[in-house]
Amino acid sequence: MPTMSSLTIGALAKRTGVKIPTIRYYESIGLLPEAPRTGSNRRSYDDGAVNRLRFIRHARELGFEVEAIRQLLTMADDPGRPCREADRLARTHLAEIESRIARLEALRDEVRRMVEGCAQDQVRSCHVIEVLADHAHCLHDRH
Amino acid sequence: MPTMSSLTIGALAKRTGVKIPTIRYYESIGLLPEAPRTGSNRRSYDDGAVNRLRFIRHARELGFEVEAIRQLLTMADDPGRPCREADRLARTHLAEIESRIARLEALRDEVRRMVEGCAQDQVRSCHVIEVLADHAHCLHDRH
DNA sequence: CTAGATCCTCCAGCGACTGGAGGATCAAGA
DNA sequence: TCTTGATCCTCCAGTCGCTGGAGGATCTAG
Repeated sequence: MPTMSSLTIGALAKRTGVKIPTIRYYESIGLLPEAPRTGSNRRSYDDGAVNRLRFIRHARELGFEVEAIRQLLTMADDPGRPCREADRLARTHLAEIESRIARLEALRDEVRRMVEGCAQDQVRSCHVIEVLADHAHCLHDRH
Repeated sequence: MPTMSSLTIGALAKRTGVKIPTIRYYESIGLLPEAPRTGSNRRSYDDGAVNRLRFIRHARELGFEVEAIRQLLTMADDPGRPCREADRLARTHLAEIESRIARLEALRDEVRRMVEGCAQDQVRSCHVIEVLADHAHCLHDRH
């Protein structure tokens, strides 16, 4: 039962998997509130900070940008409000992910074609170089 | 027949779709050779530069990092050498792309689940916020 | 001749960290 | 009690691949 525990920044880092400089960075940009200090000026954290940092980390891992996370945190801090905003944010993000996947798949096909065409012989006849040198070899126009 | 044309940096930018500061940046990091200058100190380019810059742009769009492009350019400049290196580079890159796609797909599923679970009601019961706050809601451990 | 477009260099900033220098403080063992 | 090593602090600079602005020179068209 970790209830009235007070953590150093190092302990917080270990618990959340977020590096120490990154925690300080989050504080500096206002994603984390300024941590209260001990007599010797060291930051001390409670379980609330652990949760907040985990939230941030998780959202970052899911690819949300810091600005989006800032908004999500504001919403999470105010549980009575309608969550349409959170939903919209997540949907926008989903669309972005889907478009990234599509572009990467086009890319993959291109590079695959490149690799498969290479006779492993000499640069003179290397499909990789050829494709890079001339966009006309590409199946896609998107890039 | 564009043969003995000499281009300003602006014209080169238009032809290749690469912005002027970016061209200068590529020169500064040695991806492009130092352009010869006119009497009034302006860079002037020939068709070789157009091709080289297109090569770079294309490779960047395919997601190659600048260091990889540097190597590819060295290879492209020396067509007699075996192309095993180019092939290896492209294969490494392919593997990276495939792993990125896989990770993004896991992500997409997660965010989709998040969005679909949202009752559009209040933050209190918002699946989006909930999922972000607690990784245990996730299907994947990878993140 | 003049106005506006284009060029030059230098420098600072983006996002999201990451790491090092140089110094203070803590916790544990001898 | 002393000392050693771990941990903390702040500040600053660097990463990557650009991007854009300031301030000034030069070109081109009318």
